[in-house]
Amino acid sequence: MSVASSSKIGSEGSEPRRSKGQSSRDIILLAAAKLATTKGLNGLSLGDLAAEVGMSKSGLYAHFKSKEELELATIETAAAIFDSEVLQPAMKAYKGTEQLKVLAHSFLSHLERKVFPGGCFFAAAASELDTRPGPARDLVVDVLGKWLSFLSQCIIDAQKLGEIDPNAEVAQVVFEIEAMLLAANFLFVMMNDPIHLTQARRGLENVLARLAVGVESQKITNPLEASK
Amino acid sequence: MSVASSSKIGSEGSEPRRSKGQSSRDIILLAAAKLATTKGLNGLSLGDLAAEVGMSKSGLYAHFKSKEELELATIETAAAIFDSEVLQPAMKAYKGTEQLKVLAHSFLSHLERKVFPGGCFFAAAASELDTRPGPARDLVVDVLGKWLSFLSQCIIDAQKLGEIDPNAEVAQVVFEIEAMLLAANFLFVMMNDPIHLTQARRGLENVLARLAVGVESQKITNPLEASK
DNA sequence: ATTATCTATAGATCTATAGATAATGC
DNA sequence: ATTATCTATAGATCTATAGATAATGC
Repeated sequence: MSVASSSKIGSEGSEPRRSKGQSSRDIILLAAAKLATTKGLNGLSLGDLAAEVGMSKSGLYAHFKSKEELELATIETAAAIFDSEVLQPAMKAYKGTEQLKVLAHSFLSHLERKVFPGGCFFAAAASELDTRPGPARDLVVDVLGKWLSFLSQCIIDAQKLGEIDPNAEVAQVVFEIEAMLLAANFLFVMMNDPIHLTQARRGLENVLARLAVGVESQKITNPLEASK
Repeated sequence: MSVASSSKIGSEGSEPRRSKGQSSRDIILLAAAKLATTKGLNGLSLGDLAAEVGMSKSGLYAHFKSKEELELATIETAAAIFDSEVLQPAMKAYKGTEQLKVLAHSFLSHLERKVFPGGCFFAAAASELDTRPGPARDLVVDVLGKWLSFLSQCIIDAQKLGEIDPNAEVAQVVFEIEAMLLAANFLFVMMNDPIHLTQARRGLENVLARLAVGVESQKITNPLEASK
């Protein structure tokens, strides 16, 4: 079950398949998801979007009843892209720290490849919507929650596998890993320097190294006891 | 020399002091800085702001020639607030890790006290402006750069004082500390749960603990040698 | 899907005026 | 006291553009 499992791009329940219409709708939503990371969900006007995809404004209304519906569909599309670009590669990986590293790598890779020109869609959307209640914010909170749960599960698996300290507080570890990835996004997008992606990878390594079995947080244990 | 040293609120060069006018301008800018963290710099309309401060739209134009001028003045005001709320407390502290901790504490405190209702003004502004070139973005990049330099200087001082590993890569440490503070802002504003402020404090402690003299990154040293 | 069109609202400008202050006259 | 002037603001209004709708074409 993926984070974005609820959003099938372009499918609208019981409507007949419009092969042309669907692809048109998808083209619009892909452009909308990308544009939203630079102009903001709010700053994205129908005129901008229409120009971007080479349609008239009213052409968009053939696909979306209102700006809000477009906004929600855009977030769902972004979730689907995030799912295929970032989450799916990690779903195939072996559980625990391995999965965590693959997840972090695919996240940083999707930044580097500029899948969204403005960096992580959900970091941008969360920043924009954090204090604006409504269905759009709810959707973003939902995706973010599932993302954090995934990170959490990786840590728990790593503990079960004996890869990291079983006494480590999971929420704290998740926070620190999320911090590295958020900072990578923030600084990489702002400064446009891939050094920050490297720093995030090293930061993640540092967090995991601290938790390596036998090295308890803030304590220096005897290396001889580290094997169990 | 403070980050916001260039912005004296309300002072306009050689003009005579308008005691009433100054306070009016300051009231507008304070409201603008706060509103911008929830509505966004772009989403902040003159009408909203006028309503917020109980003036007419045209009343605002007596103080600012254009939306852009208001926007720039708003960022400068936010820099001045950030300076007095976050940087100044740290300027008085003893250098090195002590100063770093005071700085982190005052930053997290300004989040907790909701000095800006939408969290850190500059995190929000950076997210919004990161891909929108112009004088507003330049101003934000400038403040961010000075902030990172300050963090950097704290690390360098801590190394000189023998508090942390002199071989640690300063930029990497700055990245990890900035990561904790950014994540605290992001998650605290989004989830409205102070647990994330606590997690950031612990995260910072964890980073510093790893760098404590005698405990080199990624190695397990003999505890007997850790004292020096 | 387009063209034409509607309504609401944004930024912006202009003119008028209230309240205060300064300069002047008696 | 009187007149002139200044400062800060409001109300009316302009233009541009946003979201949205209706009529129409392919």
